[in-house]
Amino acid sequence: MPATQAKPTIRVLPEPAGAPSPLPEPAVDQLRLETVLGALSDPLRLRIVRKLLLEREEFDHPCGWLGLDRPKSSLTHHFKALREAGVIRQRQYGLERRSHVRVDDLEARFPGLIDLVAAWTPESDRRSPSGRRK
Amino acid sequence: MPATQAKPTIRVLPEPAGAPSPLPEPAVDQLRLETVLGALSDPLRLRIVRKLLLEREEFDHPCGWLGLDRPKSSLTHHFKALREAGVIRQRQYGLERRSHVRVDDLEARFPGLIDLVAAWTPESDRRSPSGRRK
DNA sequence: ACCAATGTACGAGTTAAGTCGTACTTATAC
DNA sequence: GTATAAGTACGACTTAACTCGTACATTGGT
Repeated sequence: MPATQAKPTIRVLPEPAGAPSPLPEPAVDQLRLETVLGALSDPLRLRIVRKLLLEREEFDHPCGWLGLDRPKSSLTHHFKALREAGVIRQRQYGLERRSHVRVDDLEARFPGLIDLVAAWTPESDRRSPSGRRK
Repeated sequence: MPATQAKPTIRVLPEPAGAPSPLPEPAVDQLRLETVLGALSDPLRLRIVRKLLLEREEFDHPCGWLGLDRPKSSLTHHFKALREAGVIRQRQYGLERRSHVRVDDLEARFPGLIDLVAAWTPESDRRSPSGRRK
């Protein structure tokens, strides 16, 4: 009975004591602006990051929590792109892989960038002419 | 909350009287964050914008002024990408097509973004993926 | 008129990125 | 043990982007 690790009942952002180590990611001083901007130039990823930013409580969120209607393999692709660009950090908790935005790191290297993402509005932010198309 | 206060007739640089009208570009309220970030996710374009930002005097700069060692058709491609994303404005002066960054427009819609570009250091592209030599 | 210079348009080849289905791994529950 | 659920890995397909050569247009000068 390995009591090594407690039941992973949701973890907080400030790195908890027994948390698994994050998946491979670039260090803070390795973050590159062009890479981060490229990772954020996709609408779906922008939506992911924004949701992680705005609706974070104090814990990380599993992949399915976001309620995205894409196949799982697509989500894996985008989460990996975000993590490898240094935008999010991911940890494995049992079956789930939970993510959160690397707010402090991004703010240290690219101050103000996170605010832009948080202020982004998914579709055109114009108050559209009530006619919803499609 | 964004946009739609007044018609933003912002003028960036002191325009010479009789200046040609700009080439087709998105209006201020049509700028999309994902598009702008995508335009800035290329190292060469980042270098172009940064140089236009830092070494601007009071006038626009022609394409060849930047001293980029790429074929002209490649430069046309990138300048067009920047203009269509709303990052730069271009005007035709005789033979030359001069460009400048839409500082006020970008600052109004994405405050702080320009500072990130200006602070970017190009030497961090060690394995420049798109910067192939010939 | 001609020529040189600035830059575009078009096209083709190449590369990267997004799309997703399927098979697989792992952890938990039964 | 089996079953289920979360997510990855891999591959194939599609789409977009980058790269550049060449041909063409325009302007200014001679």
